[in-house]
Amino acid sequence: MSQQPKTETASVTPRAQDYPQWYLDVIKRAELAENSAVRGCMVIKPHGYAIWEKMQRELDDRFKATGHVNAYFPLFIPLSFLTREEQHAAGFAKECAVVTHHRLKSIDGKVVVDPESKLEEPLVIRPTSETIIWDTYKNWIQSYRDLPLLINQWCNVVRWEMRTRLFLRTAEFLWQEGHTAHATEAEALEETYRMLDVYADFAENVMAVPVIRGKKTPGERFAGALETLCIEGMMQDGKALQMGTSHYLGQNFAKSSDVTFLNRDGKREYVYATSWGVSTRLVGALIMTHSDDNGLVLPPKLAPIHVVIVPIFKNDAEKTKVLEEAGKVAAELKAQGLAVKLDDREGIMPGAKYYEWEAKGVPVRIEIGPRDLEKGSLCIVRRFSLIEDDRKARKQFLPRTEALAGVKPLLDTMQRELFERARQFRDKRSRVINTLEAFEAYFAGKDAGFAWVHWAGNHEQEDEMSKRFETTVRCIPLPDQLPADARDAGKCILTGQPSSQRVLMARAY
RNA sequence: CGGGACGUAGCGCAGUUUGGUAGCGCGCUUGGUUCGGGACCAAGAGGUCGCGGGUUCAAAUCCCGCCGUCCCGACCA
Repeated sequence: MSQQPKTETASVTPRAQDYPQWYLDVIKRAELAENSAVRGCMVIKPHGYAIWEKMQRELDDRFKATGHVNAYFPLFIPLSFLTREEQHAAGFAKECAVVTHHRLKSIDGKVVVDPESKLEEPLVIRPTSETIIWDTYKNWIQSYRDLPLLINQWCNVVRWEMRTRLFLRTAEFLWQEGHTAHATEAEALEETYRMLDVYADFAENVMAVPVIRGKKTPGERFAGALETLCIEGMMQDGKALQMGTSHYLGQNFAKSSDVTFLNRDGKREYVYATSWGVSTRLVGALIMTHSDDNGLVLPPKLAPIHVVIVPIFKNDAEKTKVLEEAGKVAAELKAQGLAVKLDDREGIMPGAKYYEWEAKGVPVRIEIGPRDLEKGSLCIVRRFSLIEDDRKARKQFLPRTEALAGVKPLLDTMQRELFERARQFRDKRSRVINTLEAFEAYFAGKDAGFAWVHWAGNHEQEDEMSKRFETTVRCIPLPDQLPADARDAGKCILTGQPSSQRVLMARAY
């Protein structure tokens, strides 16, 4: 293990300028992931992967509940498949890893790619699977009775990014991608919105990250989509992070892969498509939304370990008694369905264990020592409190029975408070803005965040805003997502043209 | 691919200006004392100084070439 940086008191909000380094420190200290020997790729360590597994389970349950099933499609996409849909191919062209040979050869003791083994057609490592999946669906769909087709796949994809950052942007990442086929446009649109709601529900109720649901502007749409819906969260430096997307693809992919069906009237029609996905980027969102200077903070619903027990003793006699009690407490909590870790490692100071488990984000710690045995009490310490920097406020000694019965309610409370804290932070860092001057001043300041502005600009004008202020239109929010004071009509902040609804502008990851 | 920095023990670094026995902190091993918020003492193990060539009695250090990593730009879940 590497050197542990010694931090003083915890501050809930790290300073924005320290943000990249702070983010990497949290990941390192929590042992979530590290850069690999392969350029741009990430090694997800056991603790980081455990969090991803919990995310997968929660998401998968929701996919199943909405009628979807899982399947698996190939990693390799023939180049000709990828280029069938023109916009799609253009959108991903600059970041494709391509397999061109299938054999190595030893020449003069050196192993090299065998030039004789060139593939007839290059294979692209999937940056996303629309094209290979729609080529497959062609054979699966004949009649309206085959629809809707509701399939999800869990897999890895590769996008050859120039600059990468752990979890947020890596050359290879893990994700799920849903690909559905429908008989009508209305049904496909309904699916697109339904899955956006699934993502929003997951983000808010499991990750405890409040999100804005909205549509992307045409320039920010997924390559090949008619409409891209997204959820946007705010990180602790005020920047926006796109946390999930749901696309309405119309008949674009059905046409390019020739997927048709006979409707009830016996007429041949192209099917209507959707696709939607979230990735390991969500782990990055989790880190950047909740963590503090002591390390990772996890919402209880995603914590691989709910409770860590740290026994405290001075001699063998105390050790025996304390460990016996610790074992009992662990067993009783496990019987409640909680994930419990008894940290009985020897030769490590209890304080060192506290820091280690806090860095890893374990929500609740129970300390058991001789004094607790005497008094029949337990020392319960929560990972965070809404009272900032107050270590005492996080810690309480409770009678044993009361303490054990209180852990689950405490976890529920923490889950709720974590969401509430994030929501209040976001709202505090959001502002309704009406003039370009006010906009400029807001984003020149240290408390910049979300700006609710009227916008009627085109693609070029969006670029202009991006160049001048580093801001982009994150989304055109769904009407019910607008704050109460942002529901007016007005004039575009740049062009002065009339606008019926405000959009969300911010700097973004 | 353009601009900048850096490659020395598992991790973080000093040493390079001015060439002369390979160093420090953390971590690791062993023994002892400790243990309610990051312990201390003692003894140890661990190196092709990124790679290749050159200069020199002598190169981590100077020169040439290559490779790699990180940061800043264009791309992006």
